[in-house]
Amino acid sequence: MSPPVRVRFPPSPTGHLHVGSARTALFNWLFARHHGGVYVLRIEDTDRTRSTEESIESILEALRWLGLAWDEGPPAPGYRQTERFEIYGEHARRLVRSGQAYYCECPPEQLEAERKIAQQRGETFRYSGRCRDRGLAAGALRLRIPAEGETVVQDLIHGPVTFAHSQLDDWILVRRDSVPTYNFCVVVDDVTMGITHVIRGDDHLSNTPKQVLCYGALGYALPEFAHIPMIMGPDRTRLSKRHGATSVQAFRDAGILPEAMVNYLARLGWSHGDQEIFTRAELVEHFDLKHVGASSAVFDSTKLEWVSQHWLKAAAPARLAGELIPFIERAGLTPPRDRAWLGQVADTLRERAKTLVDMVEAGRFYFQAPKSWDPKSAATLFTGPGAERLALLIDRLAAEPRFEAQRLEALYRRLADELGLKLIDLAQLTRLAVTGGTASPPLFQVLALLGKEETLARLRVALRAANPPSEPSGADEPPARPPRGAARVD
RNA sequence: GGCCCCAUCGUCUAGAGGCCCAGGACACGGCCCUCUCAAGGCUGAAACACGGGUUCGAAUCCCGUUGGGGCCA
Repeated sequence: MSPPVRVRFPPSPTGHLHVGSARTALFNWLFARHHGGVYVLRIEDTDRTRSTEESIESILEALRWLGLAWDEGPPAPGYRQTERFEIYGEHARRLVRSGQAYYCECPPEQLEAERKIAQQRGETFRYSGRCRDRGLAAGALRLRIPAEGETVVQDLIHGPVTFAHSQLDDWILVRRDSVPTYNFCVVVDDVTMGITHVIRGDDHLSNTPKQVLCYGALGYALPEFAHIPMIMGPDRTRLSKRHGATSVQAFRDAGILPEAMVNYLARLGWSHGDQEIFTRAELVEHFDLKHVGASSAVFDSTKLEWVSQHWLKAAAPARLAGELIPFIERAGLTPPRDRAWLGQVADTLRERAKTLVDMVEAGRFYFQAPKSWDPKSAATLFTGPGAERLALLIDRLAAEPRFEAQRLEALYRRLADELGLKLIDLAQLTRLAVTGGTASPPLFQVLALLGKEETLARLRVALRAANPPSEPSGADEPPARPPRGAARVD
């Protein structure tokens, strides 16, 4: 049987986790889980000037949030490149000893000049090989690459990709300052960590033949390669900050549920027939490299929002209540203590929200009495007849012993009948008074959740605005009242 | 500039020679439902980049062009 699958995700800690990287991590994780293999996290922090501890923490946090826990990796020792210099050194020495690598002391300026000339002549720059056989003992270490022939990368997504050796040069394994290069570290790490499948962005495809040659020089067997296409912005250029939010935490902060993010990312570049919605278990069950497309995909935040809403609608109310709390706080509101009540509130909100942020926005009135009413609607609804209806409503509602949606609806229908009105005439009037706007969750559910006391209080405030005691004035300035969310504890 | 990759509705994609005058989803339009807004249901418009081959037959295979992306600094 084939050896157990081992894959890795190797972020450079130079910022937040980018959605493109997140998707690469996800594909690796799914592949590992699907095959019952191991998913390794490795920190590629050789670039000491750009790598930071904060970035590492941020990336780990994003991965945890996505639920992409690693089987091996930090904080265990040996999973950061800066801890592995000795291993790179050993491998470099081995290559020197076997004659596969040699030192080069050509000055960078000269190399740069040669590069320019090659480019002017429309050729690929290839190191001249001046130091190849000089038997130097110091300088930059280069890998000896055969001048003739070609290297074929067998890619699981792209098939065989051929590179002529004439296009490759004796690339540098270790710089003159003895810092190993990216391509060298990757090879050594992947080999020593027993990686069986290298699943990464196809921006690395061009580097792969160099790496393949290095595996060969070291006498190691090759892993399988799968180069997944990159994620683009709407303008078809590589997705970056220019396109707006691209870090995983930005989406978390925007109120996207992790299962939605995972679902969306999985479908970006991978498919399983016509299925759009996947639970994590379904993803693990169906994921395969074979159905990862070869062409790049444009990140579509509109579709992400659709997926997001789907998972909002699928989440248990209690869970939603918990998720909502930090967003309520961030909106400057006071989260209610009553979680069950908040769960019911969330239940009325999720059908009309794409994100948790939307839910709070659409449901402000649950936590705070309206500070003003939509002026246009107030002008047409808070009129003389409006005031009469409001007064009637207040009387009837005050006499209602059980504030339940069904009973309230019946009450409203009865009153509308009596007055020869349509339900909507009473409903919109009430909605404006109670929520400040003309769009909200089903009115009777709203009233039931707000409770009798609060409902009546808001209606009375509206009544005063519609029927000013002395002279008529602006309708959209209710007197200040304490926010209801704070009042409604337990 | 050289090399490499990619190319189906606006977007994500199904499609591995006949099942496709191309299916699904998001977004968009219409209708229904309806206390508002949504959600939901039904429905409409919308694509095989272009040109050559191969084949009885091509979205599917080959070549070229064009376009986009990546690597090399």
